[in-house]
Amino acid sequence: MRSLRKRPHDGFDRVMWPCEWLDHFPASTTSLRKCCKAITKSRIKGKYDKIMKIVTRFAPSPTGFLHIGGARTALFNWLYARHYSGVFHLRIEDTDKIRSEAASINAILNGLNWLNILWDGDPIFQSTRINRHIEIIKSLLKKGAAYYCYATIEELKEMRAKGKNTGQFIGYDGRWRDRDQREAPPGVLPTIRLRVQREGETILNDLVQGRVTVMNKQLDDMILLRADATPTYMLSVVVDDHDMGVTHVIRGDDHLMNALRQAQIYQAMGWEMPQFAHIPLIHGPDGTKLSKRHGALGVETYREIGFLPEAICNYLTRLGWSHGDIEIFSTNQAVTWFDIRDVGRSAARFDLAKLTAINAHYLRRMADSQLVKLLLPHIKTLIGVPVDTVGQCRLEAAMPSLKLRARTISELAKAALFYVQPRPLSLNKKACQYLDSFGRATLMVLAERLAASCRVWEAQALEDDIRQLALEQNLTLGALARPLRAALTGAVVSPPIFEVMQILGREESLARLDDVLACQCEVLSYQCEEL
RNA sequence: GUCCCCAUCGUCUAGAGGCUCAGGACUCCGCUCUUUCAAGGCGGCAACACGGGUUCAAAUCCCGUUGGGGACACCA
Repeated sequence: MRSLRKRPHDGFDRVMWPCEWLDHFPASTTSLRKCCKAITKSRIKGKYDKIMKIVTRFAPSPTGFLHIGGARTALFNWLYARHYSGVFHLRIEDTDKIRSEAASINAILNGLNWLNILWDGDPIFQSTRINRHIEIIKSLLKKGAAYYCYATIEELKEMRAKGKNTGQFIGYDGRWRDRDQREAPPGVLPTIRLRVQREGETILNDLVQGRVTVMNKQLDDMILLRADATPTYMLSVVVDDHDMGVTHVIRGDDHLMNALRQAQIYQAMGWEMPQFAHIPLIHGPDGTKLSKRHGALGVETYREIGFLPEAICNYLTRLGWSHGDIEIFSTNQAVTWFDIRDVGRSAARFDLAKLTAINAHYLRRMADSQLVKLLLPHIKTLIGVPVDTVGQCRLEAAMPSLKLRARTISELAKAALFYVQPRPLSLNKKACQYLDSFGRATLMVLAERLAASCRVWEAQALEDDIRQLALEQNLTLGALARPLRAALTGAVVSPPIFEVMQILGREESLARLDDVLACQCEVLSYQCEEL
């Protein structure tokens, strides 16, 4: 349940709320809330287009892979921009050169590409904009909105410790706020801090979290320029968002407090603030912020495991956002339906089981030929050699059945392996158990019958034949199918065995039976131990 | 510790004061189909954190409590 009372209606209330919209309201006692719902998006959208172009951005710092939380933030920004025919930018926040890595940048770019979250224009590297950031800091200094601070690291540590002990103030105490620079200690390189307002409160009308208020005395004078003359994130992000014309900042809830602090920079510069939407974080199974500690993986790892990008996007979009009861939707549907107002306010736990279930759905819907393409690298890894043309044909023919039995590409690869493994097939332990002396005797009869059979090698005909044989031998079909499956697939679980025979073909099927029959019991059991 | 945010089945969620002794999805458990395993079909278990208000009527609005999370760097 979410309350609209505290939430701004959307990003545009300041532009056209409420007088223009009131014309659309029915002249009844129906509440304002219901009217908001009643106005169709298309009508609103027509107005948006005339009034303002939506600009969103995803701004990761390249300090690691693109994780699942980052991917969702990117996705929400992308969806929002696309929904309103706006612009979605990618900005790499690489101002901390020590922690930024080229490999991370690649991982982020590749991850977004794979998920088909495509940004407009070239990625913007924050590090290339340092001169502009410094220019703004100088201008703040000139306005008296910023000042030099000569406090040492040790002093700052002391302040924090004192704050915690007294349970009062936390952070910088403003000791250089009004002090004469001529008192500067020799040899200390200064930082530049923002002169944050002391009185009153700062209010943020967040599109997701609603109205958030904080007393200004809770905000200390944050550093804009480090002692090494590099700008901090807090400053850069504001300058870049402003210069890029970002209208909507959609980011993780962990930035909520930053928005309050950044508001002071916007104010000091006299810039209009963008709309903020702080989306709830994704939590691990234990309910805390998803992190490496939970074994959180980069999106490329999900790719390697065999998840489909459509499935990941579907799952991630549905995490914290909903459109009624609809669970499965296409990207186009998501773009049509997505709006920040439908994003929930509470954190969601990452549930691999549900992701896997959604992946299974997309896997089944995917074209067989396309699946084979995705499957080949996985199988190559398993058998060590590329799959030949015959193998590829078998895989494609088998795909309709195989894909019902797998939820990820790697599961699919394991299930499909027996189709392309070279003879003699290795058998797993359970399969060996079905090939005891009784099983082998049964198989012998079966092999003779199949070898002598003149009928076409086709699933239905084979099934008819073997059912007939079962009748003659006074056996159940299962009693024949079990050793047959063991010998042909090396396992006790497989797609329907007559279909398997058809796809393997007469020659290969009979050869696999011969392999087992030619093999001594001791060898079989030896094989089992190996497995 | 201080500040901020959050609260419906185990998980993701529907819910806009009366259509709801709360619906869907995942998970789990039955049954069915069946040559195995799946898939499919049918069914089941399972939630409005608590306490006060407001109202004819509260999961829904207000206040408080409790619980959970996040932020408190010369990181981003």
